[in-house]
Amino acid sequence: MPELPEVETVVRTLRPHVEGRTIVFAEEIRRPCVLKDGLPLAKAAGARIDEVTRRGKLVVMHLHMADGTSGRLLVHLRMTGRLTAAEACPADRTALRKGADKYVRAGLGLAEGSGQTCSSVIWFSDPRTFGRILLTTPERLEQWSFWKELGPEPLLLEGEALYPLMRSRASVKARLLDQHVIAGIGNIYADESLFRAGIHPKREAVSLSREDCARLLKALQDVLTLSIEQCGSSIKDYRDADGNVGAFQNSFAVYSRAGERCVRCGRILRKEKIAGRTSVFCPHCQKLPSSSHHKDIATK
DNA sequence: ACGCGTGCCTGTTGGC
DNA sequence: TGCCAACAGGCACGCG
Repeated sequence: MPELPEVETVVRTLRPHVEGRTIVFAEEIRRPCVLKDGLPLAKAAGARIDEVTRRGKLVVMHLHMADGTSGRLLVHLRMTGRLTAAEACPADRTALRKGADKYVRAGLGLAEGSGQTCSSVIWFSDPRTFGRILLTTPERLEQWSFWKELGPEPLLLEGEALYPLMRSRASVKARLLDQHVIAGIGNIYADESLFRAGIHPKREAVSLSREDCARLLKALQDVLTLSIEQCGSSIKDYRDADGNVGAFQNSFAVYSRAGERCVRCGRILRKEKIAGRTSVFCPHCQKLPSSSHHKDIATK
């Protein structure tokens, strides 16, 4: 399930395949995945891809449209989406689709420079069909609610920046997963960062001290940075644009390790549904403040 | 306004 | 061995 480190890896591996190239065709293939609030995907034909960036879990292609205006092509991979580059001649469709799979839902044919001859393809495939593509203008993009309401990039936050974002009665886990609060965090990096910070996922976000928030931000940034260095986590579906797996799944301390031993204290890791998601944590290293502790504070 | 529960979607897994 | 419910989870949406 692509989260920030996986999307960052996709963007990095996609760049050499797309930047400076021109889109010669763009089409949906199996079932609709293009958001209706934008333009039909075919309108991307003739555009040059100047740059590929990431915002939260979104892949953002910066386009120089055929008519000279700017365009944006956004891809959200959601659960099982993949962007796969195939450096091959489009005449050989079998070879082209080899890099993708039977779940292909969209394709971008690319030409070198401003050429007309398709020499490579980017396939968007997605078995679970949750992934979405949006073709729009920079102006319309700023109006798109999901985009404009995205929280800050966690790797750009500093010091105590997390503290004001945690003034909520929701659980800290729900807060980390909320894309309006911080962009790009999913279940894996929420659980991993909470373990590293020694914070129980169910803890009320507003109960976190400034020190707790500083420690959590540090843990979150560490885990994201380490994962990016390892090219992300491949549980099952995730691959980069070249079809390669990541390696950070080998470094999980808690995610998918329920019933196994805590790497820190050796006790058994517990699984619980928190904020509607499976959460794994160490009941010893990540304690909830006890009610008696609250009482102590209140009577002081 | 905010927090929470549910549905979407399909391949995989585990229990009987 | 086969069947089927449960599960995976990001996000939109509706409810209280």
